[in-house]
Amino acid sequence: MNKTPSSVDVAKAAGVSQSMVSRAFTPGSSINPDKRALIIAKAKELGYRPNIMARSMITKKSKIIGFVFGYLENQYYPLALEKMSREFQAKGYHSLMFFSDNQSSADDIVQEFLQYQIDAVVLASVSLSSDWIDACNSLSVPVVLFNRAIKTDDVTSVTSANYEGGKTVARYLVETGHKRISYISGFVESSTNKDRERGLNDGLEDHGMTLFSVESGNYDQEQARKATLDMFSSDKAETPDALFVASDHMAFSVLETLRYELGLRVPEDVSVIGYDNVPLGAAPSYNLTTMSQPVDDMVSHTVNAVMSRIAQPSLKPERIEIPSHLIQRKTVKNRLLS
Amino acid sequence: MNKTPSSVDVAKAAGVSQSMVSRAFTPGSSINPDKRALIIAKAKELGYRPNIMARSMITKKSKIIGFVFGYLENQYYPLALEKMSREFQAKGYHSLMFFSDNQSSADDIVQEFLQYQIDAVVLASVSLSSDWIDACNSLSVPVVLFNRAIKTDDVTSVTSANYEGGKTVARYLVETGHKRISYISGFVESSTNKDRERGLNDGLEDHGMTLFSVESGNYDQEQARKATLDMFSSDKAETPDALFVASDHMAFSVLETLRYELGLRVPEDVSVIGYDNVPLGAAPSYNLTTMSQPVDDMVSHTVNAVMSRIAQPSLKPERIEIPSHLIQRKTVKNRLLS
DNA sequence: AATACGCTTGCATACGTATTCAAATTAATT
DNA sequence: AATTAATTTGAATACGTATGCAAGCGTATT
Repeated sequence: MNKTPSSVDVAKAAGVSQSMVSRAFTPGSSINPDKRALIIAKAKELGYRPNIMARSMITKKSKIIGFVFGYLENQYYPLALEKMSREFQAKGYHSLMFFSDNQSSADDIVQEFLQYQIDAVVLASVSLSSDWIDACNSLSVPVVLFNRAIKTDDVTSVTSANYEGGKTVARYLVETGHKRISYISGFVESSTNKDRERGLNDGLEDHGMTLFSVESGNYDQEQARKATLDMFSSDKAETPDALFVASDHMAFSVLETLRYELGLRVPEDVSVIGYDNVPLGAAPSYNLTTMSQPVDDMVSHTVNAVMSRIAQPSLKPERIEIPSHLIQRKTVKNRLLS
Repeated sequence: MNKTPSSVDVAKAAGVSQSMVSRAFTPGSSINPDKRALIIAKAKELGYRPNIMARSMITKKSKIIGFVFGYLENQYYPLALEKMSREFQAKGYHSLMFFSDNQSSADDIVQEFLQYQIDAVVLASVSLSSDWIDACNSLSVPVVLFNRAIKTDDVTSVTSANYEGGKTVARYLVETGHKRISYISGFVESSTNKDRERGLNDGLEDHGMTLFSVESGNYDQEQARKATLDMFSSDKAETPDALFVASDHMAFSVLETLRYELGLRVPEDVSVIGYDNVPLGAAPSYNLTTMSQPVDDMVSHTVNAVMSRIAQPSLKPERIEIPSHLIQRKTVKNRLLS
């Protein structure tokens, strides 16, 4: 019989008590180094690894991080997921996936977490209502928002400096001589979107300008296409000379629509600027000017935040903002020259 | 005190034994329907959900599926991941992520699985050696290969009909008058790649032709770029008039390289055909002709395969092949016309 | 009416580990 | 050498659930 060995089997083989085996695998516990080595050796020989399930019953720690995503379409998210998972994996944690849909409530998903004794939750591409925060706070589990934030100060979040990002875009577009600047928004309720839009508006105001028009793309390519078509429909007397699109993902769709459906040239007829700096934006076919949201920084800060509040749950929530900067490529034209 | 309630608490509240509570949550167990309803009601009232960890100690089932990925860069994989996870989620299972790297061996990762009492393993974008199969077979855990296969018949795999796909490509390119057909391969060791290449070769042979040249892109965009540059380097007397690229992901890079680095027109100067039919291929900027690998079919067959061998572990492994078909878009030119 | 049977229920136990507490050993101090 | 302090060790218990077993009860069968 080839049953998976337990700590009792190892104990028997090493001639010690089960307690010793447990201690051998618990860093920093009181045990003779020689014995520990012996036990580890015997364990390896038998192919023993501590059973996380049994362990979690005692410690109430599962070494599992719950990830909630709404979608993985926008390349930014799978890349972030991979990086985060790898970092957690290196620390002995693993990621359990939860995908949200419009059927099941936040509460339902949070209930599912409970069953798995998740050590922490990372909320990523989910359109979160206050339900989420309530549900998570009622849990005693640390929650970190990735690329999302909420007005109230009672949960930790990691975002880029979206407000400043919006302002940067405004200044850049104004300084390159654009007069009719429009915004294709993300999910209107999301903090990320709101902050970018507010930054854009404030930035324009600084230069005595105002937004030409806004439409929602809802972080979706098809809706972004519709928004674009609408902004340039034939019944419009004037059309934008610059489009700020709330994500690269939508910006690609906008570019395609402008070029191949509306027959407009980018950047000659319209400038386009995105947000995220996804790898695809660097492809010559797009060459998208955009605001970077450094994935590596975002991820490492998220991981740190999670780890530190697993270690110390009473830590007060903080709002972490990663600086965002302009990536100049070829979809914005300086209209002051020539 | 707001401790999470246990079955004992619910039992107390409902005036029954803990066993009854357990049975109330165990479908098909012997219990009076009225009592069950009462218990469920009380449980809901207290906010009780069975603790999966404790349950798995008895049942040896964790309701967790282990996913192994090597990368998520190729959009095909995050999309497949999302769909699979959602389907498993609907069945009460959840996905635990494992990312492979070149440091840690297959054995190490398999050992990590063991700790979590995973119910099944899905291997996806991992470049698998026979180590993997050995390691997994030594486990008593069902393994299903997604978009991968191995020569030996001792593990279940779900792939598209790669061999026929390769043949279809050959026939199509020949029938559209191409004379110098080259192949930019994926990871040369992978079954997927081998089958496509073999199909391509056999298909060409059927028409009395032979492959013009081959280079490895290793499923990586940068290596695909290098391969392309090499195939069209100035010291070549003749260059290909058609390129079959083993994945859309690489094909995008190949298109960019041909157009913007080599100044060639696609499809006028060179035809390009990919594999996967990733959403991005439909974007007008690429309009990539490709072989579809229907994600939905692949995913649902994978999920079914997993579920059926969780239910019946003795089931003999099977090799599932999903038909693949040609998606004609704009990167292949019929050279017999005009 | 008496036996058999099927359906419900509670008791007790097992799963594999961490941890408290006291016992036992070793090292340090006088 | 004797006492104290420090370090190791093992026995026992708890975590939250599922399940085999026997007991209870009501209904159907003869």
